[in-house]
Amino acid sequence: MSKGTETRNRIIAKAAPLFNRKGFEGCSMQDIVEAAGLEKGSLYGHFPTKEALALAAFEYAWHETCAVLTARMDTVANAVEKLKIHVDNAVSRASFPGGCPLLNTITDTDDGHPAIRRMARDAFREWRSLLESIVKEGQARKEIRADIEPADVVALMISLLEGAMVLDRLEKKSGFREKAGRHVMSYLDSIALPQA
Amino acid sequence: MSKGTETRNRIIAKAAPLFNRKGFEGCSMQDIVEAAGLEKGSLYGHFPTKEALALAAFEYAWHETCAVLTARMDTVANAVEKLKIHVDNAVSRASFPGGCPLLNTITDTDDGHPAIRRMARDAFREWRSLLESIVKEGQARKEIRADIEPADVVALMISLLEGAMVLDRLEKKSGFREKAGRHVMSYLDSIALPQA
Amino acid sequence: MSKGTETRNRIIAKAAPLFNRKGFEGCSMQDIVEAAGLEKGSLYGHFPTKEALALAAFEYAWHETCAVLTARMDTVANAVEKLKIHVDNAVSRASFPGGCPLLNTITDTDDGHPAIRRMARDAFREWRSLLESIVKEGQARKEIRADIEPADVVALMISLLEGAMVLDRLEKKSGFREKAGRHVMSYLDSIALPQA
Amino acid sequence: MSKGTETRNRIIAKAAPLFNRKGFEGCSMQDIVEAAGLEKGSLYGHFPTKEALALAAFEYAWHETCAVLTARMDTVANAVEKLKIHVDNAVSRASFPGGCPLLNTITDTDDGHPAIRRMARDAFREWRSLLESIVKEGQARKEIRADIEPADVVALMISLLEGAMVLDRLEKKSGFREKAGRHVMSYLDSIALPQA
DNA sequence: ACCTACGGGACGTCCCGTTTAT
DNA sequence: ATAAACGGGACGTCCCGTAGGT
Repeated sequence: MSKGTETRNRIIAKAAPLFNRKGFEGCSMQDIVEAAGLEKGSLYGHFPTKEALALAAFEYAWHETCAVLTARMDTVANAVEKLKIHVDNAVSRASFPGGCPLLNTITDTDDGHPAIRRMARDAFREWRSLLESIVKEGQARKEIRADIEPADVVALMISLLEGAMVLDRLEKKSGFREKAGRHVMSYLDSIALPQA
Repeated sequence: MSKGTETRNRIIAKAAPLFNRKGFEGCSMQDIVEAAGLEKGSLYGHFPTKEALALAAFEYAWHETCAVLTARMDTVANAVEKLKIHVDNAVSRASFPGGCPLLNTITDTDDGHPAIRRMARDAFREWRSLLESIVKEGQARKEIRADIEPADVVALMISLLEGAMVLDRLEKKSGFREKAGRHVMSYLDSIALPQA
Repeated sequence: MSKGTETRNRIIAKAAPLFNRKGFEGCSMQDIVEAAGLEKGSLYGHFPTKEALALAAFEYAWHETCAVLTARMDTVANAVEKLKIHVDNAVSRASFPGGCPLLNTITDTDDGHPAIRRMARDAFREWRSLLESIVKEGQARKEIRADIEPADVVALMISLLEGAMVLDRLEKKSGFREKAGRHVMSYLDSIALPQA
Repeated sequence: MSKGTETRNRIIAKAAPLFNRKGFEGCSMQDIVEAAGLEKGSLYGHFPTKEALALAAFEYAWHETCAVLTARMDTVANAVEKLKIHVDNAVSRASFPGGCPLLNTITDTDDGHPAIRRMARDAFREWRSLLESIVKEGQARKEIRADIEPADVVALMISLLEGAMVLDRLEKKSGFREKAGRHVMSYLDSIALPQA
């Protein structure tokens, strides 16, 4: 890997948590160069603008988060089991500094920065598609009740998990994430079909 | 109401949506001055600092939101009915510009601005207390199953509704709020005791 | 005088020698704010751009220089005497830091900055007009030979004095200015008519 | 001539007019690179620093100018004739892009860049020496009046010509150079001794 | 009480001269 | 010999907050 790419990656890796914690406006280029250990002018060669850097940072943060969320899912075949692992990852393992990059980016770019917002929306759609396809596969394989609307399952999972993750940051010991996890787990049980 | 108080209220009413939409850093005093139709100097006659204004703005925004959320709840006696009205308010009526002030403030002040954060946390606690006391009353009056942990009910309601409200802003037609509402409603039915 | 005007004047007075010495490109806004004892942002209210400041600075520098060049000229009536005082001022008294602002500005803005260049050209024309009118008055009053072309007198005076002033900066002891002064003096004598 | 030397010469030939027109600070390495048709890295293979390039550029520009100024001077033997040819060259033939490199460099390096300034001063001294030796030879050969101070003749010539050249750039049609030339010519006549 | 004007400071973008890798 | 990378700094702009002025 070339030196420039290395530096670029370092910048992104250092910038992503900052953007995620402080938001686009709340995070200055100065903060980033200090975190990355280089000087202001050096950024220009790698990212022409702050928005370009924020885009790359979100991409990185979401990629990292997705890796955690989807980990170990392919170790099981059953759709419900897959989803449970996903939930467990979200509840117990996901911990990008500053909270869920997707949710943070949505609230941060509510006004302005359409390019970043678009990227967040795409990430969101991918996430939904992934879960939906698992649900559908499960239905095809008689693991999940056929009368269930896949979109409803996905909506519950994502909404509840995201909401709990945000609120958990306000009160560290409230245990919202665990509660959300338990609720989803029992919901998944309620839509599962008994396997032979 | 004196002229000064009137002006002060106008400032707050104009500032609150701005702060809610753009965040603390993303919203300049200039923006507020323009929205409120006065000049910079006057603003500082009413609020000594930007943070003081943001505090008042959040207080206002949350007060407005609470009014919507709790509307019509005292028209019924049954606890489950009360909660259902609450959910319906959240799903169909709550619409402060920029989304839920509580969630926005949490994510916005994740880093820095502890005073605002504290106020958000207090608001959050009040909300939880309100709902918890309704659940407990319901249990006392045999309207809700006694084996249910009140905190779990509240956690589900708030987490799911907040999560859905955020995601709804990304995809206008996804209907996350409605889905979340339906889920909570059926959950409430599942914990309700049949009434004589 | 208002506080703002005072500050503005201080900025100009400090900026003019810097621009004159280091040229437009060689002089940074940072240099100026340091010299003027204020901060970067404060300049914005007084001068929207570096060029605007440079314009004001040249105007000031040239005004100061003109005051020196024309001093004591009205103490005598005879045109030749007037011109001799002018030459003496240029040789012995003119000393704006960095040399003649007119010549410096001409060479500095040879490429680009047409607004500044225009101002320099106007200053130059005024200077020529002043001297020409003195020569013409002298001819009208029979103090200067009628066969002399006024423009030639002015051209000699200005060219020689400016040239000498530049070269004097290279070699401090070369005495170019004094030599130039002596030459012009004797030339003026040669075109003077004997007075009754 | 080797390929490297050829490139080096091309760089100098392209850089010299740029430096002369825009000054040291006003002229970027990027400008030079573009004019010379090569890449930035290559430039630094030939010149270790911008100042080194500027030195070479001045040397070139002055060499070119001197060649024009001294042209045809050896076609006559008489000192006054020699000087007149010199003046004619300065008035009618000298035209390095951006004006006289000597004067431009003096004003440009008034503050900073002592190495370049030293080179300009040396060039200036050479010029003076050349003219002074011609005057002295003329006096030795009874072509020029013995009571004339050679330094005075040189000072007049150089000061007047340089001054006129600068001012000519402000007003193209003012004809300062021609006027200066005529004045010097008649001055030279006035110090010439009649030849047998 | 309102508002213009000023203060200090930071920020984003961009460019520059130079060096290091290739 | 090319090109990317780097440190540094410049310019212009905005911002928050304070005074002076009406």
